Amino acid sequence: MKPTAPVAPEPRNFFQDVHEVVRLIPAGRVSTYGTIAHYLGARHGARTVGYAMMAAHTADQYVPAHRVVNRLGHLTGRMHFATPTAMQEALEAEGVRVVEDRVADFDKLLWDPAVELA
DNA sequence: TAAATGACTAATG
DNA sequence: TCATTAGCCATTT
Repeated sequence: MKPTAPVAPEPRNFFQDVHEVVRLIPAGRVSTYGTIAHYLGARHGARTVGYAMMAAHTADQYVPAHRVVNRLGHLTGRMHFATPTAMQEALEAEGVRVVEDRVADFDKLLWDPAVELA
């Protein structure tokens, strides 16, 4: 054992920021990886945001990752949930209609932190 | 230390 | 218009 290296199971600042923004997403609304990435100053960091969602499972607080979809409104990350339908059910429970793994009226439900938090 | 992977997006042919 | 390539950031091997 090497007690000299207290491993940190928690993500970096970037992930913390992503988790914080995702928690700000109101119920019944959805956001995208690119939007969050852009809000954090990393336009092309969408992939990192997606990775942060996967790490959201390790976050101290609950992160409504089901409210985050790709730019097309497609539930790309549903397979990472407890069950393949957990993401869709969570969205529908909040009033978001999901049709064929896609968010209905995605453009209207899109929550942009750069605008909502302006 | 370096290379590969990934819940993405934008640009180019 | 569709398909392919490149870029970004962090984690994992």
